[in-house]
Amino acid sequence: MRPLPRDVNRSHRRKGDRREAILDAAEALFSRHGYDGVTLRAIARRAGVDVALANYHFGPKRDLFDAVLMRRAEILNAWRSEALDAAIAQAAPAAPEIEAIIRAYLRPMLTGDHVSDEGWKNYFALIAYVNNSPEWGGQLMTQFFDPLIERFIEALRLSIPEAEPGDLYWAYHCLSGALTLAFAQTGRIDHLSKGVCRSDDLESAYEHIARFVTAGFEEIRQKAEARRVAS
Amino acid sequence: MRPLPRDVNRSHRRKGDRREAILDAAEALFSRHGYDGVTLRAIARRAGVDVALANYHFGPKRDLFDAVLMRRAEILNAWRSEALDAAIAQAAPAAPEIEAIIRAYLRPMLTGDHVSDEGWKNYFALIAYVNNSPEWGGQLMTQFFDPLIERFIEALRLSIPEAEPGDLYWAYHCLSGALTLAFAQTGRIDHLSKGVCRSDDLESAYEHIARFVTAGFEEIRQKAEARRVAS
DNA sequence: TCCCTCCCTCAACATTTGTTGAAAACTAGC
DNA sequence: GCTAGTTTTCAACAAATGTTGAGGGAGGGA
Repeated sequence: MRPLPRDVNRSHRRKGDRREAILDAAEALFSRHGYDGVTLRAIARRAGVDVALANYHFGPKRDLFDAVLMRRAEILNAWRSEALDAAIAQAAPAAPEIEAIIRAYLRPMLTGDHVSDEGWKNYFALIAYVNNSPEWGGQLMTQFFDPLIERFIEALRLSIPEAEPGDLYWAYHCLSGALTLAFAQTGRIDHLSKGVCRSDDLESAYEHIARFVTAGFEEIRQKAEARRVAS
Repeated sequence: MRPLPRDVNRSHRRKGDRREAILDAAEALFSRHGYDGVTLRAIARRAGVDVALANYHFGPKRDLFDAVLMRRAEILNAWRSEALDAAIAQAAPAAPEIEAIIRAYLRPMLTGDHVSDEGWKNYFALIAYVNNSPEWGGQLMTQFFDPLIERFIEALRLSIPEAEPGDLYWAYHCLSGALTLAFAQTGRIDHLSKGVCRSDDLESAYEHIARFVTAGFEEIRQKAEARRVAS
C-alpha cells in the first residue's frame, strides 16, 4: 500500500495531465453508476490522484460532472456539423436525401481515431444516462446539444416540407432514444438475442439504426405527400 | 415537527397499506434520481413512515429496488400478453399486420385506469433509467421483460419470415430506446420543440412512436421480400 | 389473563460522504 | 539559489448513509 516515490513518473507527465486523468476517471465511473453512484474518492483512486485535487481543478462535484459532459460535446458537435455541411453541399442545390442527413448525424460517432477509444465509449453511455434522466435530461441535453440538433431538424424540414410541425420533433426523439440506448452498450441485446447481436458491435448498431430511423422519417414524408396530393 | 398521535389514522389504514406507501415513495424517488440518488430516509419521509420499516418489509435497499420494479412489471406483462393474443386471434389464421403487433406492445401503457396514475408515470421513468444503465440494463430488463418480448419478436418473425436473424432484435432495440425515452417524460422535447410538443402528452407520444416504429419494421420486411424475389 | 405473532418505533452503530484550509512540493523567472 | 505562483498532498470536519437489535403495542386464540 506504500505509494510510489513521487517523482518517478513525474517527468513523463505533461502539464494538465492529471486534470485529464480526473476527467477520464470521472467519465468512466459516471457512465457506469450515474452521478450519485460515484464518489470523488473513487474517481481520485482511479485517476491515481488525491481526493482534494478534483475539487481544486473543478470545484464542487456537480461542476466536475458538467466538465465531463462538455469536453466531448463540443468535439462531437463540430464533427456532426461538418458532416451535415458536407451532405448539404453534395446535394446542392437540391435538398439532401433524408438518409444522407440521418447518416451525417450518426456517422461521426464512429469515424476517426476514437472508434476504439474507451473514453468515447464511456461518454456515449454517459449521454444515455443523462438523456433518459428526468433530473438531467431536460436541462443538460438542451444546453449541450440542442443548437446543433435544430440545424439537423431544419435540414430535414427542407427535405420534408409538408411535415406537420410536431412530427419531426417526435421523430427525432425516437432517433435519440434508439441511438443513446444502443450506444450505451448495456448488454441487453446480447441477452435478448442469445448472442446473435452484440452490444459492442457499434458498426452493426449504426447500420441498423440508420436504416430503421430513415424508414421512420420516410414514412412521415410519404404521409405528408399523400396529404398534399389529396387536397 | 412533533409526530401525530399514532393511532389517529391507524383505523383508516388497511393492512399492507404502509408497505404499498413505501413502494410508491420509492418508485417516485428512484425514477427521478436513480438508485444511488435516493436515501432510505427520503423514501421513509415521503411515505410518512419510520426509516427502519422499509428494511423490515423489504430487507436491504437493493431488494426494495427490485420489489418496486417487479410490482408493475408483472401487471404490464399480463396486459401486453393479452393484447398480443387478441391481435393474433383477430388476424388468424393469417399472421397479424406488423402495426397490430407494435400497437399491442405499446397500447397497454395507456389504456385503463392507470393513464392518469402518477405511479405508472413514475414507473415508466424508472424503466427508462434501468433500461439505459449499463449497471442494471443487461440484467434487470432481461429478468423482468425478456420472456414476454420474445413472444412479440416471435410474432413479428411470422409476419416477416425472411428477415435476417439479427434484424428483428436490433429493430426491437430501437423501439425500446424510443419508447422508454419518450415515456420517461424528461421534458427535453418540450425545450427542443419550443413548446410545440409536450412530454406529458403520452397519447401523442404513443401515436408518433407507433407510426415511426411500424415504418422501421416494414422497411425490414420490404428489404427481405426484395431479397427473396431477387434470388 | 397470558402468550404469541406481526407490525412498527427508537436510538444507536460504524462507514462513508463532499468539502476545506493549511502545509508541502514543484515550476519558472531572475 | 531566491522568490512567486501554481499544483498537489494531508488531515480533518460535520453531515448523512444503510443497517441493526432491542423493545413497544395491538390483536387474536387458548
